[in-house]
Amino acid sequence: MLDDPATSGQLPDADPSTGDAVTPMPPTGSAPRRRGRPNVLTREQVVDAATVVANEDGLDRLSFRSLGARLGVAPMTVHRTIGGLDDLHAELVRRTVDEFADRFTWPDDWRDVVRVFATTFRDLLLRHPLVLESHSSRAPLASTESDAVVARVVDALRAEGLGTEEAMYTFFVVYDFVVGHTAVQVGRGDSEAGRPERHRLVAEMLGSHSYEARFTLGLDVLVAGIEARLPR
Amino acid sequence: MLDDPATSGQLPDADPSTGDAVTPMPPTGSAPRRRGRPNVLTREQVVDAATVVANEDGLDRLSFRSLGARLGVAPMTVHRTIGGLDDLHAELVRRTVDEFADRFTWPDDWRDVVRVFATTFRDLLLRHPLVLESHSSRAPLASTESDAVVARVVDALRAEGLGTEEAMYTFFVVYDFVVGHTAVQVGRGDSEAGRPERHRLVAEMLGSHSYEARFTLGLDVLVAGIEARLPR
DNA sequence: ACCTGAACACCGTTCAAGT
DNA sequence: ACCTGAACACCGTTCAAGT
Repeated sequence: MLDDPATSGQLPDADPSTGDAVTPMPPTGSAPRRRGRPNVLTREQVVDAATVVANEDGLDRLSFRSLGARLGVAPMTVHRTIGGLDDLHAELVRRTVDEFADRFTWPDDWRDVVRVFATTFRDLLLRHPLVLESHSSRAPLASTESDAVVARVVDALRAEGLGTEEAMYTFFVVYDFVVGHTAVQVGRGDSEAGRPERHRLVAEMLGSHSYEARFTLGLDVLVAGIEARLPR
Repeated sequence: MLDDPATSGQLPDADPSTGDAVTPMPPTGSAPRRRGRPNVLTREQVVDAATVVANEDGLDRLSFRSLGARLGVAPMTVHRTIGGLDDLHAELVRRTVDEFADRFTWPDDWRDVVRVFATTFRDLLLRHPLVLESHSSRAPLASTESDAVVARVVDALRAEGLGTEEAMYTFFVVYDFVVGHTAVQVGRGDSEAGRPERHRLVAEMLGSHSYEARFTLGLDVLVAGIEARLPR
């Protein structure tokens, strides 16, 4: 992790791989635009650096100014390379989600498919706050890769006799539950901080409370509910 | 709405109600601290103004500088009165949640209790983005008032034979689902913006999609799941 | 005591220069 | 062409001065 290639940009005046584009190369028209000569920065380098900053210093230390410093380049160069803050976030999310989407081994039983999806998705959101924050502004998940995951769960439900539309909405119940559960857990804050006069029952609830148990029971309820609604 | 008393602070040099505290009134020791003489601002005035700004100009226009301008007072006076940004948000959330908590009429059947809670809670979160953002950092909901709402739902579940702990976790499934559902809906963004090559099935899903139907079916699944797990 | 101007340490983004 | 310094329009918060 520490010798990640992305950290090389940290060097004060490192010459960032001018290796592969030597000729000026006039635009060939239809081809994907070749970069010009003094192009010091690629999108990928930016996203690499952003990943490192986000992991090492936290998401709130991530800015064009900090990225510029780390990459040895003017902040505005980073800005122009990636397009803007939203694009940077989108790129970061896409990368993380793609890694997540590649990690599945699907079981046979549809109940296990639902459970594996929910559990893995939960891990993703707990580990990557930015994905949680962007859960939404990019549709179900975000990428072409993750679409396959969604499709796999929906297919498992259709195989049990649900119509496409009902299977899709059923998937979304699980999806929405996981998003909400992790959002609440991540932002837990001062649950028991000496707030005045909480209701007796609620105080008791907050006392004996485990997010693990909460998630597990939630999943049980969802699976039971889905099962109860399957045809026949 | 437009002649809300809180907007009076908008006047350039309005003398903000010096009406009720005339005598210097030395601190009586144990009593809640009486405000000194030149106290130009109360917490309530700040929260009033903040509510107006948030509703009229949007949450992102809400700042100590903008509040100061509206109240005809230095930004730092607002800051010192309320304590800090987190306190301002907490106060705003508490007020909104309390209003919400007062609006319930509870049906008899436990299924309807769950549905009424979920539907009303959803309305609250959709209408008040700040509550959605703070859903978490303040525990289940936030206030003494809202504790009664939580307790009412949990009690309805206990009346069906669930133990306290299971009833509480069951409540949280509904809670988490609503939080997630609204979070996704609010941040929907560019769902169908020409992203490249989405999976066929997912594209189809995004086409015919209604958050209303998604919520309704979600609730159906939850209620069915809870019912399936009731004793006997 | 209470209020507040100025300063500190940040943001994203625009735009007109520099090479 | 590509890169970038300076400026614009903002933030929350600290702190020492003003009354």
